[in-house]
Amino acid sequence: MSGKRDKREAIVEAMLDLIVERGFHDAPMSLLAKRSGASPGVIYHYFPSKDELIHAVYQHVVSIKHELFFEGFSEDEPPREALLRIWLNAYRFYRTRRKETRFLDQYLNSPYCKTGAEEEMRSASSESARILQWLQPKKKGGIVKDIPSEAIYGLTLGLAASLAKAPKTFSPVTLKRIAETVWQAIADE
Amino acid sequence: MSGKRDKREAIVEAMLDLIVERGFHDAPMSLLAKRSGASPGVIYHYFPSKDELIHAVYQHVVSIKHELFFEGFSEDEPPREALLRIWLNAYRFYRTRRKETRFLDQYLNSPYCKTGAEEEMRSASSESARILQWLQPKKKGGIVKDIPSEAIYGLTLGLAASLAKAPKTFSPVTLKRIAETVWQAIADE
DNA sequence: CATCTTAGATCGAACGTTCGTTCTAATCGA
DNA sequence: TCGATTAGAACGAACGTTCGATCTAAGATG
Repeated sequence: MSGKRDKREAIVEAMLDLIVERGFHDAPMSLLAKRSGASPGVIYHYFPSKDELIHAVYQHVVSIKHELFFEGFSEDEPPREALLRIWLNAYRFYRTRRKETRFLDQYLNSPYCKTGAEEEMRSASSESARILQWLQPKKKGGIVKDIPSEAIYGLTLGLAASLAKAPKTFSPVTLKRIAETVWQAIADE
Repeated sequence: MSGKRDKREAIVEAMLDLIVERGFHDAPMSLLAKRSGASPGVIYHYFPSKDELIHAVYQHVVSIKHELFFEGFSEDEPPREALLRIWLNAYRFYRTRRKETRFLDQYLNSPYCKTGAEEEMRSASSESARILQWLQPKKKGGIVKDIPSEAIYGLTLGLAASLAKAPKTFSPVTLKRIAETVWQAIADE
């Protein structure tokens, strides 16, 4: 019976579209009302303010990202295979979920995520934190090079992001080759 | 004495600050007038609209970036040294020019740079284009691995960017080590 | 040298519009 | 019928922009 959750989600989804299309500076509530099919009154029934709504959009996007990144992941997979899996998952996310990627790029670099962001930051970093936490013991164990965690992140997921933004589509073979180059770059011999 | 150019530049500089501090959605012309010491009228004397002003801020930032990236660069330096130099330059830019970096992150991911962007796009890509063009013959020559240009960009400058964003400061020794790891990752053995 | 001319720079009040948000009256489900 | 839900008109504030007046300084004219 198309309950209220649906309407809430429709609002979040419409706001996501709006921001991606027109940016934070040009995403008025009036247009959101039109696009989402919910009147201004209803929007303010679900969200106390525009800012809170935008934070909600962020939470929504982050949960999708987290889910897709760790699809099929298991703690006891060999390090190499686990990393290759996450890397390919990340590439797939950045490539297929363009709207979500674009929103994240805008949001994370805007002052929006600095204000009232505490709850968020925990979930924001949760997915990279989870990866890094998993990598930590591998460093001590000499499986992964002892370079800063940020470098590892940049070499792996950062690369996936910048590849996914390229106009070209890469064949599975090419991707596999790149993923292996990535592993070589961070693995300790 | 303190001619007109200064005022124009003061406006651009103040807008840069404003956007970095408060985002595109919360950088009103009224506040810009107060901060820059120029009245609304004068701002519109120098720039036809807010959008054009923002584009001007972008041009300003890009020219700084380009200059710093290629500081000390020479075409006939050996590939390895040239890449290390640019890599360290890039890291230094991202690390010390935080305002400019933050602005670029916001601007490039916003719809601002999609509208009326043609003139811009030429200079936007000019600095990465220059690097890639320089790398191209090295690939054919077997000096650099035959992987997509985007991958090379991600592995080098993308990494520099994500490292520079980390809270930590890295020692020159660490940086040198990372730069060499970068070279290993893209060099063909 | 004193005065006139003129084009650009500067100001800040004011404009019409649009924003985020609220309120009221109608509607719905029980 | 009664409380919850809704649509959309309405609100004050704030927005980007305009405008006519004023200022400044560098020739031009005599």
